[in-house]
Amino acid sequence: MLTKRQLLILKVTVDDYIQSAQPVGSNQLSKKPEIPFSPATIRNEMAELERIGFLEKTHTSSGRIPSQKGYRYYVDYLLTPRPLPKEDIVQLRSIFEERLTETEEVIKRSAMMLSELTNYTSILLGPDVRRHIVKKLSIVPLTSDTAVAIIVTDTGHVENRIFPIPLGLDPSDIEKMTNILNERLVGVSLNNLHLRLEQETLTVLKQHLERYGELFHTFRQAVLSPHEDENVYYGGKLNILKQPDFHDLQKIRNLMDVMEEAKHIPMILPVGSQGLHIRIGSENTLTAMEDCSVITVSYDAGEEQTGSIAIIGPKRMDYKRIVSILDLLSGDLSKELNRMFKGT
Amino acid sequence: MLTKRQLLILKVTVDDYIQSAQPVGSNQLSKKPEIPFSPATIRNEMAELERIGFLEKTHTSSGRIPSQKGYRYYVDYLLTPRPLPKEDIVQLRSIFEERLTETEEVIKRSAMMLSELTNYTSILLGPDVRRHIVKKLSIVPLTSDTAVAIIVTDTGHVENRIFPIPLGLDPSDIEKMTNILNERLVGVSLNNLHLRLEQETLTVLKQHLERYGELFHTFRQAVLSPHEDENVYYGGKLNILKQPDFHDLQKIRNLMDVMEEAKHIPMILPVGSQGLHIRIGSENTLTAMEDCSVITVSYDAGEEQTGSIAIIGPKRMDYKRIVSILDLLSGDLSKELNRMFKGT
DNA sequence: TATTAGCACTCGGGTACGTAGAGTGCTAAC
DNA sequence: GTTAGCACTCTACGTACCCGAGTGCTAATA
Repeated sequence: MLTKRQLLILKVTVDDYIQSAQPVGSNQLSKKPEIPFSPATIRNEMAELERIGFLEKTHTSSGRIPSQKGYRYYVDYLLTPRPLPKEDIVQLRSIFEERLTETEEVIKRSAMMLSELTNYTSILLGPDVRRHIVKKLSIVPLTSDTAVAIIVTDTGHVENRIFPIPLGLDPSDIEKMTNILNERLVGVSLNNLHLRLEQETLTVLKQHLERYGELFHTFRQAVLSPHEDENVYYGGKLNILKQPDFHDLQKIRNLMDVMEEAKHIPMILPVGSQGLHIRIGSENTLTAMEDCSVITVSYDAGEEQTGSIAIIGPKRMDYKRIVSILDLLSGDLSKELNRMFKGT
Repeated sequence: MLTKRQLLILKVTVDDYIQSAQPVGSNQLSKKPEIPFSPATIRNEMAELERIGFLEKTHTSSGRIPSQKGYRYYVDYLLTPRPLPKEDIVQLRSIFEERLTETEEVIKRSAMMLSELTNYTSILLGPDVRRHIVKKLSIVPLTSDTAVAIIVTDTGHVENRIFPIPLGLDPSDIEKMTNILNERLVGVSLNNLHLRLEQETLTVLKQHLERYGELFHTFRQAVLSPHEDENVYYGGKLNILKQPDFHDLQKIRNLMDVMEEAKHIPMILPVGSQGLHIRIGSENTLTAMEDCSVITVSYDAGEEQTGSIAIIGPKRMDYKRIVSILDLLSGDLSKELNRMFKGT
């Protein structure tokens, strides 16, 4: 479809615009060593590229900027993933040199490192807690009428919730209940906890505990209400403010709002999908993000769990670099997390 | 020092500027019903107030705005705390109607409510975790070489940390250690934990456990490294963007940066001090906040613990309203938290 | 004597205008 | 097929101008 020359001009135009944030003119382009054509030729080709819909003008006599379609073509066909500079690799891998013991810590550090390395905003989603498996349950009485329920999972994740207990309850009852719960629920995933709780566990409890009713009810409620957004980690939330593309305060507000709001996270980070994805401008579902591009990638968090990473930047994002960084990190992160769970 | 008329003019000028964000002129003021003087008189008085240093001009022929000193005087002597509108009180108190079981939840909700009610940014600091008292300790082995240490405090707060354990350790040793730790450390505040750990507890462990060394060492390290900023809660981080006073993106960046950075929190929220404090402009220690005012107040979180609340807004902040809101909330919050711990 | 009306002056913000520079499209020459 | 040349367009920027809201000062007034 496109001639070789058109491809070259498109590529160089996008590259230049990504780098400079200024509309690209024919004269400017003709001065580049990789472009051996005269400005006039370039103008002709640019006019054609505009007709096809890959380039746009900001006004009648301005240089060209890539259109959304242009970015899409660039990303799909013209992206030559240049290897990362060594110092970036070293810096990125420094995350794993601290030998952190907790998954959360590693993911948190990764989020920070990503934002630092890219100057964009990063969002990391940890592996789904609900698929973790119960390792131990305990109930610790706090006052005469409250206790805290603690669930430890196989990954070392600890969930805890305070719940009310009936007044005048015998401490031995709590112990009894704890024992029964442990017998019945260890090995069950958090996901299946409520099912199990209501089925067999309940009947067993009935047999052994007189006043199981109230205690069980409140315990169940406490354990099942999830703490949301617990495993979403951000890096460089303020990096948007660095981008010259964003100057409209209202838009910045909307964007930051959307990013922090937990309920929008699934729209930004498609939980199920594997591999690397790039969404450009209005390809994003959220209108607040129509001026952004989002690159997402999944990683393997051990135990058949996956997490995901998103980098959010302007459409004029350094795709080449970000893709390289995400490729590297997703691989390294998978390796590290698997190493951490190796002993399970 | 100041005549009655000067006081009136100063007060009305500040009030008007707080409300309109526009420099206040003599004509404008003379139209207000509470001001029975001619513009010329007002001009004379304003000139005097400027000479004293309470008012400023933005340029030679502009209206006046309050100087830092002017705000200070206003806050110290002219603030007539108008009672809050009923609907605000109702809204504020709705926090406590949900009967939340956890301190953290209540504080988190308060932060959100504050930002909503004030349109400024709120920061709430929970009571100092390190003064909580150990209620129970447990160690749950995860893999052959890692375990998770869990500390439950009297407030129902749960601290947990993963730490490596020596390979080939007997499970009974862990149990033994857990028992000893519980015997020796329950009732000790987190603050004093490291002291106790190193003194008597260590000697007891030595007696009962053969390979106590490695296990104890890593456990100690894990338990003592604090998870920072764990009890800082924000509300309305983005509200700064709503303020017409902030338009310089660079300043906004600096400000947001400073607010999020954990290490600056002590500078914003003076941890020790009691009661309500107002810091205006450069009275703040952080230069990034020289265009802000911060109102802080402490609250009583039960068990002789205190937390603090800060509202961060422009110098042109609605002091009257914020002071009323903080007064009310700090009282209510204290009551609620004390109620929650009543049974201890 | 304290207050006020009147007046000349100042400054920011908006609009109009002119110019320089970078860019375009088109045509004709190479 | 490519390019030089040219007329045209639009932005950015600087200057000029005016309007309105404000000030300070002086002189008149209650």
